[in-house]
Amino acid sequence: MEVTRVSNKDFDLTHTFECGQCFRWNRADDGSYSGVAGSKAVRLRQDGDSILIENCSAEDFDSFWRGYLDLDRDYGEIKQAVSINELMRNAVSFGGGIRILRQEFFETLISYIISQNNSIPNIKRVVERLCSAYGEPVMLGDEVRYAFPSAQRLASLNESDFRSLGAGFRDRYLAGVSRLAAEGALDPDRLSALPTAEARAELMKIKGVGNKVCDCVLLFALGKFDLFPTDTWIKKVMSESFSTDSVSAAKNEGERIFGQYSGFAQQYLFYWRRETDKTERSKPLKSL
DNA sequence: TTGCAGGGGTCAA
DNA sequence: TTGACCCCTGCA
Repeated sequence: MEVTRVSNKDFDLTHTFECGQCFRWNRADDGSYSGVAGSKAVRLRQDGDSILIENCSAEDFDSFWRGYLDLDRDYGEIKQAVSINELMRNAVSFGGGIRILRQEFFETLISYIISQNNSIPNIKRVVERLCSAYGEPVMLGDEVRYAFPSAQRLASLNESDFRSLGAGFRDRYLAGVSRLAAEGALDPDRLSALPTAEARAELMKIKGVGNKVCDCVLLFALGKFDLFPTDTWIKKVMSESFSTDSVSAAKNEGERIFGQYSGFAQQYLFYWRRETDKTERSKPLKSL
């Protein structure tokens, strides 16, 4: 199996894959992560400041993984720019190896529609079922994995097909958006070239796409880094530290403060707040 | 074992 | 602005 090595001090597999941006990367017992992106399956291993990419030729790396892993961006500069106070310095120091993956548009749209009012393990389960039922097989060594299905393939399904995968009430949204994408009504290149506000207005017209899902798709698939997707965790951290009192106030304040770096700041904050909350909860209760 | 609340939201009233 | 929503999980 071909292996490519990447050296980058601002890249940590755990930070990048556990910060909540993606749903198709899974950690193995040895700490490596495997997953499928585009039509390729790889396994990644951390080796100090290097990452080993297994099942990846030099050509695959240059044509795909370099872009997917956002390796041409200087995260040192970003981290410095968002470290505006004590809180942000903590968040950046906690998740300093996060990179925002450049994910495929249709996959991101479908995945985030599934994510609404849902938990991460369940989202991953439904997405995985969708891929193994309708995606093309991709080999990772001798293991079979499945690529994310095309819009054309998913457009041929009806609502009950989505429901039987566990998508629940999101079934009609998924069927609708698959048809729109298959008809070519959602061209990622065109949307990506639009100013953020215009691209946002277009995506918001889709049934099943509200503020949060829309911002995540624009950030994670179309590189609109000036957005600050605001969910319950971000609302919490913003109200604790920036005294905002609503989801919309948190989003506006985040975008005002962080500007072109809003999306990065959001990821550092989200990962830091969520992981520290987990740690708090797992602490044994003090006996009285 | 059973019941209930709530989860990285969105829609419709 | 508020409640319902499919499914799964954690907890009492």
